[in-house]
Amino acid sequence: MSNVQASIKQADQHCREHGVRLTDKRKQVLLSLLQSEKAMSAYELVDYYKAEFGESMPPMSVYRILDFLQEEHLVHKLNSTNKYVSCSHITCDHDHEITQFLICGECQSVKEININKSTIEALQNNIEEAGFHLVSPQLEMNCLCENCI
Amino acid sequence: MSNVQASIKQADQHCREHGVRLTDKRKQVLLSLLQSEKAMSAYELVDYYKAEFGESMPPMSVYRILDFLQEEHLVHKLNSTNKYVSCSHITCDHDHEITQFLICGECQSVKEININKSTIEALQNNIEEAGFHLVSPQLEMNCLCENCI
DNA sequence: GAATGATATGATACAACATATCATTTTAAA
DNA sequence: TTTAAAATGATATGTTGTATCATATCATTC
Repeated sequence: MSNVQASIKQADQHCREHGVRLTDKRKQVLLSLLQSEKAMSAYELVDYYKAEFGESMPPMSVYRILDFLQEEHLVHKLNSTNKYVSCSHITCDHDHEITQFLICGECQSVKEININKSTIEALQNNIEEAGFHLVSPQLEMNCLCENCI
Repeated sequence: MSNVQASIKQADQHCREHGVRLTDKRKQVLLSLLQSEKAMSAYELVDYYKAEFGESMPPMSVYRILDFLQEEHLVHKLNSTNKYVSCSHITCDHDHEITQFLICGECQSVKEININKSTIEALQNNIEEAGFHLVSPQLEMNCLCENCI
């Protein structure tokens, strides 16, 4: 089974367990993000969906489905670029605590990495010293990937 | 002299030295950001400008002026929120290498901090291990400030 | 100080990203 | 099979940002 198919299957399983439904449309949107292997905007997804599945989905539906997928932690939103990317840990059993994104500014490929806990703690200390309190440690870093360097 | 006035004066000086002009409009936009002491969107600046100076400035002009101020490193754009904030180091003589922003999600106040060099290096190592290359190390962290905790 | 070119700003239109709201369809359960 | 809930569609509009052409202001040279 391909990685993509394994992810879909796992996502389906995950939704069942959480008492929510991975409908066909939701599955297709997730599939689009998995297949494209890069971050896409909602409107890019509208186009991709149209090209891939032959029928068009209104932007409103795409946004709603992206919201759903985010709530289920199957998709992440990249705030710095207003794009969406499938979670790379769908097939992992463990929960991943902290998500850091390396975003290729050239090809929009995204790598989700885990920063050392000690590095995060050091960061957090810097923040507390400044009198602020970290709410969400999602870091998005503007990078170039191996292929685009 | 107030902090704000000192910053304006320094900004003016900086522009002279770089052979560019801090015109009245540019000065007023910078002043708006300095006075408000928080991050504002371009359109919020349009409103602020109108309220503060009695005449309206078209959004296009605000964007152009923000571009100018960014080029001169007098203003930063926060990509995660699509807002703009005055640089907190205008009155420093030294160049500040790496800028990290703590953004209060409640009141939009922003603190510009310097992360330990060692922490940044640790981060960078994590990134290189993942096969990516960091282009711009501007980190924007979703926080709460002292007053909003 | 008038002519000229460069820089700055205004005006208008539109593209890209996102949400509000009401209508319709599909699904699950009684 | 009726009914309520969930999901999706349709339409309008809000928000952020850029393209482009017109006008105004400034600086220099004649």
